[in-house]
Amino acid sequence: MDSQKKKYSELTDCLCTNIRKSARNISQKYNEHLKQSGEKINANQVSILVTLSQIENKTISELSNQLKMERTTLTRNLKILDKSGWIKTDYGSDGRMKFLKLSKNGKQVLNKILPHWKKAQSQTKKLLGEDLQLFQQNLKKLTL
Amino acid sequence: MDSQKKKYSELTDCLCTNIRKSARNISQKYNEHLKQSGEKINANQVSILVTLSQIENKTISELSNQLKMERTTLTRNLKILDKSGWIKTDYGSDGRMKFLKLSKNGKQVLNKILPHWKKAQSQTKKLLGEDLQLFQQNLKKLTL
DNA sequence: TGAAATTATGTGTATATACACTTAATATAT
DNA sequence: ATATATTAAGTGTATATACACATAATTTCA
Repeated sequence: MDSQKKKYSELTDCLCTNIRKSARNISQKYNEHLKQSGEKINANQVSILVTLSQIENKTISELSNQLKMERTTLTRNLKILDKSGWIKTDYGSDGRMKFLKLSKNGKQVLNKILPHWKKAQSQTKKLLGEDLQLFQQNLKKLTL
Repeated sequence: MDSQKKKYSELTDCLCTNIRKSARNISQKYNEHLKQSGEKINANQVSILVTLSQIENKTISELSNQLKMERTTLTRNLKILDKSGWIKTDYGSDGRMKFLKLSKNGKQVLNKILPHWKKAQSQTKKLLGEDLQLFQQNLKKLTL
């Protein structure tokens, strides 16, 4: 091994590199399954819709905290969901805030992709085997 | 719990969602550390340079396989690394192929960011504790 | 040898990501 | 009451991501 290679060998175990690599790979697999639904939707968009399905009338900032997604990133992602008619925006007394929820179409699209998502999920779970629960816990630790 | 919420509660354990969330969060942490180096470089760019430091004269397709990054994504990422002067491209007898390697500037920037990367890595390792090795193994399983 | 298949890479388009900065509304303090 | 601070959200710019399609070089095979 030459000195250059040795010098940076520690960086080949980079957690950031490895988690990004896995995220790319798993995202592609989920998207392939979602494509089978016939809906033009991807895994990231499903994540946002599912989060909205759990607690409605969230503000953008609240949703961004929950998703650990930069607020301005979320703003742009929401624009696309809105264009597709999957979310609805309401306004309250505080003129600065927007409250988000699933639209009827948003609920319908979640129903439609549900079986395809399940296939993707079970296929991915198989890769982890008995380590699944611990892996999920560790992922959670990395979001703090 | 209303039926809507219950219906999609299974999707809140989505591995794809969770791994993407962690990837966003960890990437931001690494980038904060890298910023301290004074170099305009991010974690993704470091990943590519490190991979090149390990085995030089890789083609784009080989590098894309190793990084589990779509080839056309890598092409665009490489363009930015080239603009920064961190990589060098050579050509062989087969006119279709390009061979990539670190430039002198690329090696210098890796040297400069190394201590900052180490801080980010050790901070992230702490979050995982004794689960580190198993977690890395599981990440690897998800890249197959 | 020359047409067809294969291989390596690039481009068009769309979405994802986030930092720096901006804007508008509300809250606070003097 | 009004100037200032804070809060919620949007915009400009740059990079990351990947699918569909295009291009150019090489290989294969009739």
